[in-house]
Amino acid sequence: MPEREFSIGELAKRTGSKVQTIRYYEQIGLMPEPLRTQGNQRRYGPKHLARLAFIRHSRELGFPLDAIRELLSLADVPERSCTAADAIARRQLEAAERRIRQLKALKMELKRMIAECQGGKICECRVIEVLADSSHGHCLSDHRAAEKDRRPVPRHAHLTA
Amino acid sequence: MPEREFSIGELAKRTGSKVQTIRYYEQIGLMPEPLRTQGNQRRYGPKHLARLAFIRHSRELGFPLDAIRELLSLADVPERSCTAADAIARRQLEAAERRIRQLKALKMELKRMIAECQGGKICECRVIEVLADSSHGHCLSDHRAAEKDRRPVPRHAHLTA
DNA sequence: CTAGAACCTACAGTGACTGTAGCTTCAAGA
DNA sequence: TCTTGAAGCTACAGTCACTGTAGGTTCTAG
Repeated sequence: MPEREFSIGELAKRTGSKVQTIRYYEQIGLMPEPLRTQGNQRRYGPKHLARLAFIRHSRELGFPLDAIRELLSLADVPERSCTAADAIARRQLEAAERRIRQLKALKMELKRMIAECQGGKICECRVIEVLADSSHGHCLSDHRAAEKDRRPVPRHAHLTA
Repeated sequence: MPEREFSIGELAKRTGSKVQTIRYYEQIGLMPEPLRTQGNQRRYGPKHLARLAFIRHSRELGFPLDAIRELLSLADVPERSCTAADAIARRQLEAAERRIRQLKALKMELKRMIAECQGGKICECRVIEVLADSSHGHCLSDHRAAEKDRRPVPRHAHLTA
């Protein structure tokens, strides 16, 4: 079975990550150091694949690396710490719900703006007004809630296309 | 009316931003250079307040600074750019909708995870298994879609508390 | 055997801030 | 008027989670 060991490029392809990212995870101790070939190239097995898949999936779901590290530590010692995992999941759920509420508010404003622009003429870009007015009545986003957990916004959310 | 000019600290307080952040926005050209006192301290007026409020609110909604810059440029020249505004708004709307879809998928996974943990006992914690399995049938998040727009995940989403 | 793809290390750059050091200025009270 | 301490100033380093580049080495298919 020559399929049991594969290169970093293979691993990257199979998990949808980048080669650089894998090396980075190794560097920060999120991925274990793999075996090397004579020529010093990394060789991975199914365990590495599973672990990286776990990490990537968690990242896609918005977990920061610290939380993933925590989760992985639970995986490494699977007995007795369900409550910890549960707490993490609950925190993530709350954050996701908050974010969804904010984005829905944004969506509505954008729709309204597009509708108003549709009319043609000179656009009264109400989005700008709306966004400028921090105390507007029709915005559903919960500024206060966001403020409470002291992480006012995903630092780098890249909503633009 | 002595209320018409205020310090950077005041501005920060009124918009819920940090002093450093305001200076940073000035540095990257997102905020205009304000007047200074004899002693070289910044003095702001209501226009600055409005602009910063706009920026902060947009950031809270997840817009990256580039998008905000674009939006602001429209606000600065409100006439004649209706189509441009419309295009931007549409792009943002799409992005927001995509993001909402992803977050809803996340939400459901987390809920299921929590529900499964609910069983309690020692450890039927499927949380990790669920996330580790990249080819699981019950995951609704659209990996492929996420991959398509080449921004696999908010780089630094900090959904954790 | 050779071309070129994929690998290696090491380090710089990104976005959007945040923190620190070491000064100067301002506002209020004695 | 003087003084004290908060708030301001500049300049630069650090953060997270990568991403990119330079310059060299190794692997593999023809």
